[in-house]
Amino acid sequence: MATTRTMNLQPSAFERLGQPIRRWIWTQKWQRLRDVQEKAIPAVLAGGDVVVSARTAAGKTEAAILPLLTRVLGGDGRDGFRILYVSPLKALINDQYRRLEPLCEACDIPLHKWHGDVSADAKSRARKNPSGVVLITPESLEALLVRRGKEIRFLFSSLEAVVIDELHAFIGTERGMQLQSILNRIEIECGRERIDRIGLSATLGDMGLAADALRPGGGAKVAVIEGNDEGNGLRLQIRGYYDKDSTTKADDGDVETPPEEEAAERHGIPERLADDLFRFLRGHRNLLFGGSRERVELYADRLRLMCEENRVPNEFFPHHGSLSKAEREDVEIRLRDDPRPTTAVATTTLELGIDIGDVESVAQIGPGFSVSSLRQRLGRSGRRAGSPAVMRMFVIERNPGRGQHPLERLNLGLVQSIAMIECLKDGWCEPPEPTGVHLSTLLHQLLALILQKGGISPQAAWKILCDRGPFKAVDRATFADLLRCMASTDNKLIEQSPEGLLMIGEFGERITEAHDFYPVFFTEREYRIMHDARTLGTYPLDSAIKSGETLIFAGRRWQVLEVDDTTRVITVKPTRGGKPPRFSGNGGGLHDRIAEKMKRVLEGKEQYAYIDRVAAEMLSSARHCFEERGLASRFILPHADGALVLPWIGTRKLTTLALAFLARDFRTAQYQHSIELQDCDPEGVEQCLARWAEGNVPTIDALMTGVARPNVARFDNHLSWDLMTMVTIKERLDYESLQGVAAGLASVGRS
DNA sequence: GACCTGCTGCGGGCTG
Repeated sequence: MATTRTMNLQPSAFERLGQPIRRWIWTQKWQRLRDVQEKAIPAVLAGGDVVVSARTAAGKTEAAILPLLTRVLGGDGRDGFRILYVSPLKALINDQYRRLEPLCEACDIPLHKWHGDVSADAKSRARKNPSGVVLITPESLEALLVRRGKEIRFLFSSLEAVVIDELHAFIGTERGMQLQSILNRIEIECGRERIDRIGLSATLGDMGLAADALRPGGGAKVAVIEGNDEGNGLRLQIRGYYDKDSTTKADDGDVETPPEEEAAERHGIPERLADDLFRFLRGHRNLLFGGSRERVELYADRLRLMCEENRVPNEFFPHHGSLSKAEREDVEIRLRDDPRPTTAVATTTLELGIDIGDVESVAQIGPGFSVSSLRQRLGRSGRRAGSPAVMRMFVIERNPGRGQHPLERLNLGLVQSIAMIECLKDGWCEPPEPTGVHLSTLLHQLLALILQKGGISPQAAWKILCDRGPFKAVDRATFADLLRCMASTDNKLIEQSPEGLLMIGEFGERITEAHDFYPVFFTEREYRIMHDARTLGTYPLDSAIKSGETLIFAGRRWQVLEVDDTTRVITVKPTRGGKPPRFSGNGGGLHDRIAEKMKRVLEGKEQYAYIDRVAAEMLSSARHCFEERGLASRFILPHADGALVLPWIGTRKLTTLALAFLARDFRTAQYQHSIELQDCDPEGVEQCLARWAEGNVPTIDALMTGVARPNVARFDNHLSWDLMTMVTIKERLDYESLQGVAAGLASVGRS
């Protein structure tokens, strides 16, 4: 077919855009507007709140910005910023600034970027002459409100709209609560009933929840635009590996294993898996998701060594949050602009919208933690016309042997992988968690609001933050408890003036004057790892490391020269040995639906075309064990000197159940998808469950005493025991479910 | 059994 320069654009959307914007689209030689843009343009031009959802790189930014710039062009040119564009990452702001600069220039609309790396001078100029579009992080916006409370009206009164990029990254998080609260504070300060909000989001299981996250309490009025998300199809495989290759390793007693190879084997990468990864990935452009920073380092190191052994240049590079910006950018730029084959071995750092172009395939070690992240990862490949998304999941299970723990015989990693793929094929993914009380962030917002206003009455604060704002789950009584707690002699975060206004207290000043006041998420202090003058990344303070030790980091091997505890710097030099780095972290959560699906995979007969021979063998042996033990109708197994409870429920319910056993003095361990109870009589367990089923469950306080680490969010350490209990019960456990879960387990156990 | 994110304002000293 002859190529044509004729634009194939539906007149309705395109022709409604401003003249300079249409001209700019012409110069870009776009053949047509994308599906999501066609749909979003009329909705955004009409005004009101809109969620625009589509996969990464489907043109969501333009879908919002083109009609918004049209609205600005048609406006009366008032002073003040006209579009506020909030983004979760500095890197995304820099990407967007590059992309939007020519467009804004063509429209003669100023464009500002505003985050911690932007010069104070540029920010001060934008502040004194506010106009056009400003790209900003939530934390910089918070700083602006806190330090320049009196200028808010001048800066933001003429806003056409607020755009929230990567809305899904904010939903259900402390940072998302902060952003909602900030936007509400701006609306109130500017005397605006509502400033239009446009949320840009990945496709979620339930877009209604995304709409409510965009406008808390007003989600029903939000227009939801979903882009046509059909890709080029999906090629998928799950591959199984045994942790020790018995055929080559079992009887080689007189053969000396090279120490390095032995080390790698100890680190849990089976030979056959390493060989397959190398064979599938080398020579192409891929992402390999390792699951943790430690595993990312191990796999990147192993694959780099294999390149050395095969005398080919290395093309495997690690990418995670503890690596320095420079180290990460090298990998991103190589993926985006360099024709050489490259595999980034990454954690979730490469799931968000950072521009790395299209990759040929995505690989993953183990099942991962959620279907929604699986979906995000898939979207990184198969974007070029005609090429499908390619995903390989590599699952490691224990080699079958005598005396094996029953849970190991169920090959739950493989079963979970299949369950997650099945959920993905059903079109399901985890909906955002319903909003909790978020008292840590409410405490932060109260301090911020006092600073912004220079003092405020308790009633006015509750109205702004809880009644009209996003902390709707907090009633007046709880708010009063929080105020008393903040004012207590232990905390001294706030005090009350003779006129009754809330003011910042003695210790509150220390917190609010520090430059790290603006973020609401918790971060631990870390050492910097330095080689010559280059910072490789950061290392947790609590992972003791001494000079002389060796370390794998940034995909290479190092010897520690010096640990300086005052400047918190670790200096290193290259070496050959190396042990994997240790990072700390919080456990994750698995959704109920995946646990239920796992049970169905085990009790079913279905054969899955996308699993390889070894994985099929593992599934068949797992199903055999499941049937042999009668697990379809039994949830409690005698095991060792106690019992094993296998209830097939998600992490929150499982943790709650485990805490209930602990409260009844069982020796309790939560392990994989089960609870192990030691030194007890299985019949006693059943009797206990039966009592709970009748409603005699342990009290909330009894459960709380077993919570190992109640403080999770940044300001939790300032909360009273009662408030902390409330947060834990509403956000981290599922106390309400306990009776029902016990009833389900007890009734089948008895039949 | 995990991952990720962010950061003001001011004053002093120096350079062109």
